[in-house]
Amino acid sequence: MSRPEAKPSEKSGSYHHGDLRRALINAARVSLKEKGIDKLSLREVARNTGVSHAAAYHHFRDKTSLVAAVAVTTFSELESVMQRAFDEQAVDAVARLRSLAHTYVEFALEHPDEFRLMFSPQLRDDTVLTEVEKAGRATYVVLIAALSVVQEEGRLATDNLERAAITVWAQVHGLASLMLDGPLYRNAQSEAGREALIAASVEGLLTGVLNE
Amino acid sequence: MSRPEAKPSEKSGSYHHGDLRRALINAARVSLKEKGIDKLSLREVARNTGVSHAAAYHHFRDKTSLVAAVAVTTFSELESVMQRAFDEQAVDAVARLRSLAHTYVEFALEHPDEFRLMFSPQLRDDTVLTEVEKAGRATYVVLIAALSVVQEEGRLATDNLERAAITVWAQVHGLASLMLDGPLYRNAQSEAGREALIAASVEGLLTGVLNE
DNA sequence: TGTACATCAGTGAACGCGCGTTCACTGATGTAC
DNA sequence: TGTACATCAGTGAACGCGCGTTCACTGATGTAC
Repeated sequence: MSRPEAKPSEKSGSYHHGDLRRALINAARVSLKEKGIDKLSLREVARNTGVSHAAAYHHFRDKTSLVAAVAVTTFSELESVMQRAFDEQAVDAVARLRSLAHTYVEFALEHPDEFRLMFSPQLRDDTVLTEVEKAGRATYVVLIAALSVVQEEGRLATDNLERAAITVWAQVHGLASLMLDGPLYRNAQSEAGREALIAASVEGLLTGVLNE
Repeated sequence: MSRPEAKPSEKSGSYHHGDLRRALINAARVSLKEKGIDKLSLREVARNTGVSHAAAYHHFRDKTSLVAAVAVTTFSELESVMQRAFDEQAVDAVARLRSLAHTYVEFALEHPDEFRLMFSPQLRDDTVLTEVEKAGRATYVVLIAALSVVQEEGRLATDNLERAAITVWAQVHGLASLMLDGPLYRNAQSEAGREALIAASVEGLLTGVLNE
């Protein structure tokens, strides 16, 4: 019944929680992993945090607002994972871009329901749209940065950076979606299958479909 | 209260419905348009068909099975729309491929919640996975056909048809997703914005990100 | 052609469920003097 | 340092809701003879 997860940050044993907001977001992410996005409920999240569900309303206007906070958190994590992939891969700009693309898809496969949540239609609601967009844009910036290095090295096929960025994002996002919830689902069940799909898709993206 | 939608196909005024299965699928699609995928309920679908909700269980094992039937129907519609786009556009193989890509994205934008449903995680359930996969594969075949014509004309950048197909599908699917539920949402609010995004993405796809 | 009967496709009531949200409340905390 | 008090962050009960699913049933339909 009582979970030990109510970690009272500074003052131990305190009545007040310390950082319930963050704790709820974390519990929501755990719940996503365990039950999936369809089963995500504010009540269960509160339950797993060891707190009454009414308490959540001191930190979030409503359920959508909690979901938005989870999305923002996850976007920011994706951003830093991508930034790290970009920084660590130092061979050349193209290798860095490739690494970024792989990282995006792998992130989605490792956190399927968090990924689904980040792109859930309910986040297009006016009350949260702005903050979620901001988080998405920060992730986009990493991609743009990687592409402009490619451009500086004169390897970009177009001078339209925006266009290249859209193409890359659509490609990795589409591949991840098709592997998680689409016709590539079965092919993505084995590690080898996943690798092959990602490699094929990324090479196809970089090379293009047509010749000359 | 009582809707006139219970159309008794052959025998008018008959007690039995005639084709309740099809009527339920259609009602589900209307409901998707009106309320969105989050609000889709078997009870409401039955209500809008003018039938008790228990009646639906004579045609579908459970709600997932109804959802799967909707997905299959919509896949088949997408397939025929794509086939038509391919047939009508006769300039050359590349123009046909381009037309196919545009059609996919436009279909998604015109039927957002049906599109979301076709790729809903709940369809990965064992009881329906096989039939949904089959429907998806039929759509895939149209794409493969278009690509092999491009290949015959010697315009394909790779001899790996599979790879090209995955790249194309991932691209159009990803773009549609980002426009419906992702960071391209705002850019996709105007007709001009939509056109620009689709054109950019498709050109980027055909050309590739890197030069030479 | 008429009749008996099995089967089929509906009905309506009920079960049990968990959800999001609100409310009046209370105990803990921090602060002004 | 001690005390009064406002504010804050919890609690627990309640509201109302619609959902998926099951059940015993009944009227309609099609078929064998």
